[in-house]
Amino acid sequence: MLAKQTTRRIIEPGTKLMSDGNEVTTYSNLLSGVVKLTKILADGRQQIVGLQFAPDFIGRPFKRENQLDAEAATRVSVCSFPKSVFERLIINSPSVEHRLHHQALKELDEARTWMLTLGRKTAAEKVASLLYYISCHIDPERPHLEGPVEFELPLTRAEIGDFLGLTIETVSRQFTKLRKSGAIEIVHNRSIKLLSLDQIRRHAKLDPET
Amino acid sequence: MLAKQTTRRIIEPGTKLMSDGNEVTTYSNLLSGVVKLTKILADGRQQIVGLQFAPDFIGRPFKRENQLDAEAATRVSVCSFPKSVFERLIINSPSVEHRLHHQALKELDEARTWMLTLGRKTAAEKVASLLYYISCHIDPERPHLEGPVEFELPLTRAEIGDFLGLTIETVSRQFTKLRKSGAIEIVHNRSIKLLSLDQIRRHAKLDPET
DNA sequence: GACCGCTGTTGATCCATGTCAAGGCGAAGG
DNA sequence: CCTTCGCCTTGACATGGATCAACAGCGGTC
Repeated sequence: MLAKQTTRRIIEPGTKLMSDGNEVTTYSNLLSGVVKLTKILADGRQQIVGLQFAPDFIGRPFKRENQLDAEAATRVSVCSFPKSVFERLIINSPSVEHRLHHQALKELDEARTWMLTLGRKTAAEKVASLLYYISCHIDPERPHLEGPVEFELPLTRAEIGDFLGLTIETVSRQFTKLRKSGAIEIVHNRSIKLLSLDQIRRHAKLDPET
Repeated sequence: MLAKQTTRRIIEPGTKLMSDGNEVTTYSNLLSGVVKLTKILADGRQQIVGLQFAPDFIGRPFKRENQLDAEAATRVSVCSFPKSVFERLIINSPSVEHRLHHQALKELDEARTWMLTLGRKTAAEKVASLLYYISCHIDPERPHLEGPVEFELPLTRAEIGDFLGLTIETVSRQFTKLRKSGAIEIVHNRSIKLLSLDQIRRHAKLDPET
């Protein structure tokens, strides 16, 4: 549908899809990879306010200007289309709006969960929470089973700090702590193995279900 | 419209409108007052993840269970209706869904702004940010002018702490600090006067516009 | 009008995390 | 092979905010 006006692109890590303060001109669907959404204070302090995984929709509907940056965290493949196409699509099809509404609510739930994490959890709990979150989203295929999970972190230590409101050093120390406690194995910097999901959940102060 | 199946109620501060883990049974529109949305960890640590002001819609569409508590922070007046009415309404009218979608996106923007505040701002900046935010929403009438604004805080010091990820004591100290710096006047505990919006914005590290 | 209980303030001390500094490791490039 | 650079780790020390403790103001209420 509307194939002519959509373009598929591969985007390298670090490339911006949207910039804070710029006019919204295109929307995208994320086909693979991870995109990070960030906010920056005038003095440079930075906060990641969300991660998007395939097959998320990227862009802020109904707004002239973006309020955040979207940047590829890994190599990413997206399908983009101009604002005009988006607007025609959504006017003609309530089911598209319904789908976007659903995603907005899902992201709202997530953002609020992160507010709890940022405001009330310790550094160790924050790192465990992020590891668990990523492990749940990184691989759309994998069912939610117990047992060890291994995956490649889509974020550097600095980005993890910017997500969790911590410094690089604190993040690094919490990784070593989790490793020494036997909850995770650091296969090689970005490549992490969660030895027991249940244990990670306990470290993250998450309920058994979540 | 549908007047028969909606009920108007006055709710006293501290009364719950929704509870985490409970099934969603009713939705409401907030007519006046302030409602706080909170999340709680198993060990009692608490985080306010949003405030709702008139005329916000309250409730999580399309979900069986609530993931947070909604509680009247002030005396509140709401107009409630059962889930079944809500579902009929939204199926028959795309414009209702559109309105809710808009609000969800607005709340998402706000939640992400709070993530930046929680993760990266200092205690003083947090308190100033909250005062500015409340001053902008507490009175739907007041235009966004400069000059002093006086209003009644809808939250106790403890609740402010739960919003900003701080303790009561730190909140209190930041109030005295802001008072001594001449940015605010504490008329009487809950009754605050912002002497200069511009100065508050600077304390909050907000851009001149926001 | 004395006694409570609740909310808020203030001071003294402590500690989790930030800051500063050094060094390790692997990849890229001469 | 050696150098450089980016990313990560570790140690020593500093500090913002938490914790603990005391007390003030201010309705209720008996």
